[in-house]
Amino acid sequence: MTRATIKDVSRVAGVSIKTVSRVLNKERYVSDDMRQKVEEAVARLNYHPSQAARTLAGKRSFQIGLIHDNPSPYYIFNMQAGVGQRCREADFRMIVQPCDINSPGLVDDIGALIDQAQLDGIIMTPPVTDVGTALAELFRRKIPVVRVQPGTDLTATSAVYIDNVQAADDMTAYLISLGHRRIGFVTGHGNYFASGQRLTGYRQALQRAGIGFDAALVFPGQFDFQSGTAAAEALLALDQPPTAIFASSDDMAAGVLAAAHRLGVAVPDQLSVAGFDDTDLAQVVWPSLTTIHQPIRDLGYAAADLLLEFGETIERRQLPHKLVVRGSTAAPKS
Amino acid sequence: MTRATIKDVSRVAGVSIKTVSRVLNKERYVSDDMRQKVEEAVARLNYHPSQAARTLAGKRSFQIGLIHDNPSPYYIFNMQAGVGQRCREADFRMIVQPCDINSPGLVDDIGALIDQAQLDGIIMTPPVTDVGTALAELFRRKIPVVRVQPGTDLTATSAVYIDNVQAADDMTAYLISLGHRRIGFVTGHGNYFASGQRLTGYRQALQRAGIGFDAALVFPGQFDFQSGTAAAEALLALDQPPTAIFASSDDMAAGVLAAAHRLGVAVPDQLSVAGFDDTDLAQVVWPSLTTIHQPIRDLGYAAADLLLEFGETIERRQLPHKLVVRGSTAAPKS
DNA sequence: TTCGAATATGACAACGTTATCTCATCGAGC
DNA sequence: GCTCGATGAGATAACGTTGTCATATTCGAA
Repeated sequence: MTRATIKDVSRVAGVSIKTVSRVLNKERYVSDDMRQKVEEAVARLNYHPSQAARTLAGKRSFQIGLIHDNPSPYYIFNMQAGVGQRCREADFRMIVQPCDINSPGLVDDIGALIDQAQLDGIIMTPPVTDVGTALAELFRRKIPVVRVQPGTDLTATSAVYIDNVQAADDMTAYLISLGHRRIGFVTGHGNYFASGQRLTGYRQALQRAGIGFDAALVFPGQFDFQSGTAAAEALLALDQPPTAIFASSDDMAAGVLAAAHRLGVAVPDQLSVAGFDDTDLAQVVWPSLTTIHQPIRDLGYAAADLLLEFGETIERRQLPHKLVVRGSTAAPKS
Repeated sequence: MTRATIKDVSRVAGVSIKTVSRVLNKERYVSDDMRQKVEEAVARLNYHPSQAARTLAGKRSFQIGLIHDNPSPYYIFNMQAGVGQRCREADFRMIVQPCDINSPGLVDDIGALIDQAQLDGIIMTPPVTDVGTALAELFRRKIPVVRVQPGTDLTATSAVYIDNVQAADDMTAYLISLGHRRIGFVTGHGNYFASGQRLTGYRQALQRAGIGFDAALVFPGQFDFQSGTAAAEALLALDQPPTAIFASSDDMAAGVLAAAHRLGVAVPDQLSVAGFDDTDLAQVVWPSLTTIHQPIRDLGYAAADLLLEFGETIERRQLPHKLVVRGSTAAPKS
């Protein structure tokens, strides 16, 4: 017993091959009578169309690519979950392609992927979003692209994103509202545009509250645990150490926590710590992290949605973030 | 300018289409002369074969599926990285398919995936590995299968795994060697065969050391953070609380840590805590976790390797685990 | 020298769909 | 009653590869 083909279906249903194809592709001009006969035959034979044949014969492949160069399991997992969910709803398949933005073969690899799989569209996550040569290649091929949280050429492609400036502003304002005046800030990796945006939000909230910006309180991080540890060690060693540290990722916030524990600094009594992302990590460290919830899964879903609904038409969608207060922040003890 | 086809390549190289195909597929009986001409043409035209056409015309699709129902981002990320790596080396593509082992449509979904994509093979991770109906469907289709850490029908398919019994034994023996006599154990989720194996290893080490097994020290967990917290609360409330707790996942160990912090129990001075898996988490909590390193990425790589190298031939491969000592364990203070 | 096997290449059908074109039917408007 | 557009259905040609078979050449052994 070999796989059922469209021919088998047409024979069982007693209609032409093309009519079966019409039903499968939900085309117009099919009578209810025919549609029903075909659907019955499809169910009876447990028929599933060959993706390869569809791709070869048609103009679409029902496949989209997700291109990323992101070392965070949590980010990738949720992004895939969101994109995958939307793909399943549309009977599309998601092809995941990790890459290395520093590799000279990056552009060729992306081109090869598109050629081989005949992708109908591409979703990119930072920092791949901002690699000019890769973007140019995609434009050359005129393939629909949706970028997640792009930093450059904002209007060049469809995009989904959150308001990083506002989010960092929210968190900083929250810390200020608790009574903190000296708030340390750990920036993210320079490759990510969001890093700068979060710093901007931090400064914006300080300024609004009439608190002067102190460059000594800003530590350059890389989004990872080590950076957080290093930042905490540096910031807590200052003559006038901060009473709160806002790290622009949860990993870095965890690093701050670890350093504080090691130095015997009580959190949140002696030091408040805030993160950004609301990864699983935030609820698994102690004390659990006050952080900004970034709806990564929803971003993925929205990205796929834009791709499937609008194709080449450029569309933008901003998703809401949320301040999540947990155990790592409190009012400073005077 | 449209995509280059094999026809274009054959024209540029001045050979037949079939010869180009031979070179591309590394078939025998091609002269160096021909091979070189074809390779030059391929490079010049930046030609990439259409996967769809290859699948349709040939017997192989150059695609394998990775089927999982696992909520751990870390596990999935690394498994994908390993499988993906091996696929890239062989110019195969990996299709990732999350699923729900409790869904009645599970078998149909897997069947549909195989039909539509004409997969050349399937890799499954626990707990999907042990769903009898799904396995039966795969056998029916005679598709090569590799299972990661299967629990049932061990010899029915190729498999890669670690020795969970020995690993848990190692950890327990290590804790005993530190001087611990009352060692709590938190089991994993019942759906996973590894859960039982780890408990066996724990008991085995106790017995060898002449320490009686005390059922009160074993707490049933689910592999997640909450379980760990609940376990620690229950175990530490015993009349004779343990001096060490061995949780069979890092997430649960993190839960134990959090509960200990909350209860004011110092780790490792008053309580040693050990995990299992060595996920990123292990180095990000405080104190960092003593745990068993499970080479998830390597397991993925090996699984794909077995699939690509041996196909239907059943082959098994055991990978080494490793005890990693970090800050969460110490000798008990008498 | 001759023959068979191994090597090297090509012609052409086949894979399972969708696209395009053709044809038939049915109502509505003149 | 006739024409025209909308609707419904099918025949047939792609799509870009690989599989199969045919054919030519080369090499080694009898």
